[in-house]
Amino acid sequence: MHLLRLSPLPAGPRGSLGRFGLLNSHPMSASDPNTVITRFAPSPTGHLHIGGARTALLCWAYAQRAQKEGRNGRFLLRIEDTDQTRSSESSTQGILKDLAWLGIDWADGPTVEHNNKTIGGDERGVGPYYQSQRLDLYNEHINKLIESDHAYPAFETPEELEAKRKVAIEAKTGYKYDRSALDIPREERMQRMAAGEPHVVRLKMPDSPITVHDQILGDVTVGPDEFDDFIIRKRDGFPTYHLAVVVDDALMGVTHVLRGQEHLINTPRHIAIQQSLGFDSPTYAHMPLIFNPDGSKMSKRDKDKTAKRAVKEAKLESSPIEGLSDADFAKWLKDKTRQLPSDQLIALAGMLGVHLPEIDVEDFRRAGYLPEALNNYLALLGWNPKSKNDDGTDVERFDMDYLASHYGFEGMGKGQAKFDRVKLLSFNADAIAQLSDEDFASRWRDWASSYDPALCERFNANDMLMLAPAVKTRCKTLADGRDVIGFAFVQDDAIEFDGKALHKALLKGEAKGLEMLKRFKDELATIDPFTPENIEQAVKDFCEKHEVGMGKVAQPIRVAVTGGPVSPPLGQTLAIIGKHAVIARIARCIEVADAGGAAKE
RNA sequence: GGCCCCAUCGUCUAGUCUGGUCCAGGACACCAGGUUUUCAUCCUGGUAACGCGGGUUCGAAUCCCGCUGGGGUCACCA
Repeated sequence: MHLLRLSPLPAGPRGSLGRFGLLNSHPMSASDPNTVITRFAPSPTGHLHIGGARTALLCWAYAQRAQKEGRNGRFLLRIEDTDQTRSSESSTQGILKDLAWLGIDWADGPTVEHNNKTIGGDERGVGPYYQSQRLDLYNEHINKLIESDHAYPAFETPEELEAKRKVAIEAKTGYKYDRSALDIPREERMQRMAAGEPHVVRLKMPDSPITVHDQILGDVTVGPDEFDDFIIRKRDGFPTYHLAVVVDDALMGVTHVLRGQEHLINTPRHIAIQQSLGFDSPTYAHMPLIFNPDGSKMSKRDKDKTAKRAVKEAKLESSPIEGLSDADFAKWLKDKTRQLPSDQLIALAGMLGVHLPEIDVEDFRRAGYLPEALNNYLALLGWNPKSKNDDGTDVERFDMDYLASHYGFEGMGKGQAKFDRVKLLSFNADAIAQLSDEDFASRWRDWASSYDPALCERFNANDMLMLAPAVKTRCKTLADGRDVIGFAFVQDDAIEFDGKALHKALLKGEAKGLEMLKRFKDELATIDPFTPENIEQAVKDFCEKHEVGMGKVAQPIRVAVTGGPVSPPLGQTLAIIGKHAVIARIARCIEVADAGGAAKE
């Protein structure tokens, strides 16, 4: 065996390894209790997943809290694009946009314009924030590791390793890299590497257990048998995630690493690199993962899965989507792992009338969720403020400011959580209902301008403001606000009257609703201007004059105008479609009722 | 399969560290009633959980062990 006792490099404090003099002048050591620097480091291989959003939110909140307490708190964003084949700039832009929309802003990182403000920047001079632009830094550290014998080049091809792995698995002995590269004399290894022979670089793992002091889970110790000498630089010259993350966190001064529990097993590897390089380890906190209510993983493929099921139920055999060939459609349908581009998937779902599960932040935005509700729910999934309201109930509804001043690891749960859309929906409905009419109208309009242009065409900003009080307590998302006023989208002469409702409201009982409707129709002309308040007043006056209850008058009108027994308060319902349409609809309803009534008798 | 993490109402959770005040509290959902011109909002009340088995103890949701169950991870992905 070629095991080496690990000892830190004589390089000194982490700051001195940076190429920026600034590093030394900042209090960014992990041991400085007055500094909290957290980071979110997504790999730009797709949209921002809701689980990623939660990680980002909590990292942000933790740094914010330090800042609010007068300490040095910063949240930074770094793009982990060391996988050249899967990363894309458009994904990066989407992620930045989604974070900004959620209200999660970063002090250091790529810049983006949002609401006339610039988010991000490089105030501390520790960028760039794209790992693909930091290769020289990684190589510098990898070279140090090789020189100090903490790492070594290895020349096996992926195929050779795959073969060995296969043998090991068949023999049911766990696979570990066998360190055969170390059988090559050191001199020769170095020469072959210098000569440009294709190789990877592996880290020599220590032969003693490594303990992670996790802030959520406590101490987690993993023995040396569980690790092999993993790769820190790939054949293509790019560092692997493990090396890059450690070097960047150190050079960027990250003090607290908050991430999903899937990284727990990686952490000992990171600690080993830190020790080999002489870096302090940041404080770690691994949070539980989020799952679907059925216990499955919340995956981007869930959307395709739902669509595929709907396609099969509808027995669709050819592609109904423009730009998607029948052949590709068939391939997609057959292959469980195949995904359709977002726009095609949405179009398909629209045609089939199915609701795709929201998985990415963008999905929730499209579905009409408010960022404040999403953030509130997300924060609560795994974190509990452990604080009571005045009425004795637990604090559950809070805003970003509350989160930013109260969030800490003490309140984190350890168990995996299921994502309950119904509860989220309730949070969203509450958040919507709490908006002022003005705020609701403007946010509804903003949403519709992107996702429901027809709504903006049918109603101008003033209309939407008038609609606000009626709609905001009747919708759970901005998207289903439209359903509340669906009757306004139907042509006056195309209303389909609900037979049961029509009979009950107009034809049944002593005081005939139909009679009331006929009389009320004649009074409509006098209501001016045709506002919700004036209409309500007119109906009240009418009821008093005829000495009947409101229900006797309101329901017939409601049915006449909307076709059914359910709608917002009458004043708003009538004002929405306007006097002319109301008269037309009532007239038509009277005709229908007269005919139906005659037929019945 | 090896290793690691986890385990309270259907779901998210409080309570567990510092055993008794917990025949287990809150929220969402659900059910019943009330307010209301319909619906929604709102208000009141209700159903509902300590995974199982052993210990320790006067006493265990709380401490220990085992089991079961869920999850993560075993890449030249991150």
